[in-house]
Amino acid sequence: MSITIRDVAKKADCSIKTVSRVVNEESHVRPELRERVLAAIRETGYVPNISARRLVQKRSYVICLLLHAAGSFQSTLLSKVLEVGYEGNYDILVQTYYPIFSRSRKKVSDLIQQNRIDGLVTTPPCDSDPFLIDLINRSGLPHVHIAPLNPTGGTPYVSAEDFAGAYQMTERLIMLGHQRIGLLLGHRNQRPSLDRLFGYRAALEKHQIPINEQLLVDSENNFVGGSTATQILMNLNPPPTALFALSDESAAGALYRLNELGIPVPEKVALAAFGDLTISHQIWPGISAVKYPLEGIVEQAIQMLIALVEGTQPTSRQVILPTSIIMRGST
Amino acid sequence: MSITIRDVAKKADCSIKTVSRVVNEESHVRPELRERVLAAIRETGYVPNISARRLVQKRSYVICLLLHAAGSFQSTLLSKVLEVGYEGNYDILVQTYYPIFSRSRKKVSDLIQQNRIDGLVTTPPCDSDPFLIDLINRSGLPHVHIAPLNPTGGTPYVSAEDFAGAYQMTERLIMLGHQRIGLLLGHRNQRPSLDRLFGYRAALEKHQIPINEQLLVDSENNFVGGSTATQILMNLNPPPTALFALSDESAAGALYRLNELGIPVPEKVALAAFGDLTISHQIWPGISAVKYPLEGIVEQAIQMLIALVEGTQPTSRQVILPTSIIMRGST
DNA sequence: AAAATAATTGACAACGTTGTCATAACATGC
DNA sequence: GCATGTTATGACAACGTTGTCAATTATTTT
Repeated sequence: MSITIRDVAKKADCSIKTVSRVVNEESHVRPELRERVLAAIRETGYVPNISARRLVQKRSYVICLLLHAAGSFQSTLLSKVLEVGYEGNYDILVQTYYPIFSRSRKKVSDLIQQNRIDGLVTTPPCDSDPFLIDLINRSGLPHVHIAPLNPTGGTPYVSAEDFAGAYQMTERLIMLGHQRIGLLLGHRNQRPSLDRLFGYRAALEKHQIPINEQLLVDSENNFVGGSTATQILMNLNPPPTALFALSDESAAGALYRLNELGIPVPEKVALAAFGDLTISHQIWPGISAVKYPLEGIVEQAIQMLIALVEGTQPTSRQVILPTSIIMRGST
Repeated sequence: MSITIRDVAKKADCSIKTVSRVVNEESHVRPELRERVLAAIRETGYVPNISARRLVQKRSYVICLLLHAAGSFQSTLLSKVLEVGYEGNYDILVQTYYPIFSRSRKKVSDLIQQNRIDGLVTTPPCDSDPFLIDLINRSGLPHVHIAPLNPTGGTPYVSAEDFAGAYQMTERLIMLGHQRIGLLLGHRNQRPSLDRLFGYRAALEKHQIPINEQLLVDSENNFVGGSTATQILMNLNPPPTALFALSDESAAGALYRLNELGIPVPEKVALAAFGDLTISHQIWPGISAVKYPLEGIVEQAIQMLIALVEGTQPTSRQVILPTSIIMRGST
């Protein structure tokens, strides 16, 4: 039924191997014959069968992306993964991974053992699951972390300048006259949150502002966490004059709670965020943010992974991209 | 290097075909021999090579999801697709599809021709690209539309009660005393927008409120479109007392513009939306919305697709799910 | 002009499964 | 005990590609 390499060979009056050479752009084919083969391919509409190629080459041309949750971060990430993977001629298989479920671990294990994927990208918080990491490491499958919470071990990763970003934003807030800056920080045992906290501290120290531990509130990096932490911070006496949320979602939660409390932004309290996903500029007032270079991170990560898969030496195994500051109405 | 069916056969002292039968749970194997084979499989750690199986069976156990953009709608959708696909033992291959680019058409065409996928799900607005639809139809590949903009032809689809949802929300607004309700409608040539418009008209007619064409503004179903349309509507004299945005994103845009104009919501203008994705309840005030049953839609669609792939008769080829109304602070 | 080298081409095996068919072993009915 | 039917098993081809290696032809060198 379907058109195979044999049909093309017959039409072009040559061997199947020659057709294979033309298709794979190998050398050692006379231009004239090459043209004849290309014409035959056009006429027949031949497309190589990937399953056969995979079988003989023991490669799948598939990259697996492990995601934990569904959100703005993930969807931006995915869309960039698809774009870069596409350029490199890889299909993208998306798989959810919930560290608690042994089912998802089994699934990933099968994917690896059956040679169904050539490489694997993990996104936060998957990189913090030791079982998963161990599984991947033992398999020897190429893999790369995107923005790991826990960049330990030798796994290559791409991340951002958390320290510098937080430092710069904090300094901006100080320049605007703020001395009491509340920090909605994530988990202190996660590297990015910790680095951002250090950046915040460093900026305060530089400007000789004493650090008030009351202004540092641990919170979940999501809408509810941000909302709760804001309540705690605004109950202080005196309350902070600025809030710095270490994630987008918590910034959105903060703004919501401030609105509920009837506290005008930025008149009474300024608000800044680390992240800059869609929601930051789709709510009023726009939230000043440390722009997280997610698309750049993904691009580098996928290219790094493809390099690993194809055996070419990647230029480096740890890449840290710079952040930038975008000021909007909330400060 | 890797363990094949031959290794297992040697260990269990039988033919490879027998091992194949055991692996695929076919009948005609003596219990005693079956046990021996199972033991051999355990000992060797054998896992069937999927590429070989795919080659010979011309099946991939992969479902392709075509997405156009990255957003809240898409990420909710994806995460449900992964969940349901997972239950059915299918891998999910995600592919972006931009109707304008012939590249993406080529990519989809390759996926189909190379037997890399068993079935295909399209999401809006991919279903409106006649080239794509024609391509899929000619290939005979099982496929299903999710919430199509253009449900023509015989393609099975799953969608929601657009008419009823808009009718109910409009009626609610009328009950709240609104007579001048501005409508931010999408494209009039798209079925869901049109049905929602009809629902809106029907509710007004029912309550004997004359329809004012000035209050119907065509707009893109996104943030900017909503913002622009709101400006036009609020310039009317007198302006509407309520706005009904036919998508989430345009509602967010509307709220942003109202904030910019200093018009308080809901005091001066009420705002309602059709959709209810994340942003609706993460902005202040929460936006009253017609809840779009996206997860249910996806679930039905994937199950329908799997039924088509596996040849079992799907229960029905067109499914329409009911909507519900959630009132929040914006009305 | 002969020899050496390089480029071009094809025959055939291999990849690891499943499907087809033939055969062997066993059970059943008379 | 024989014919018949059923169950169990295996030999071998097929799937459509790429890799290996040998054979042929063109090009360069001596």
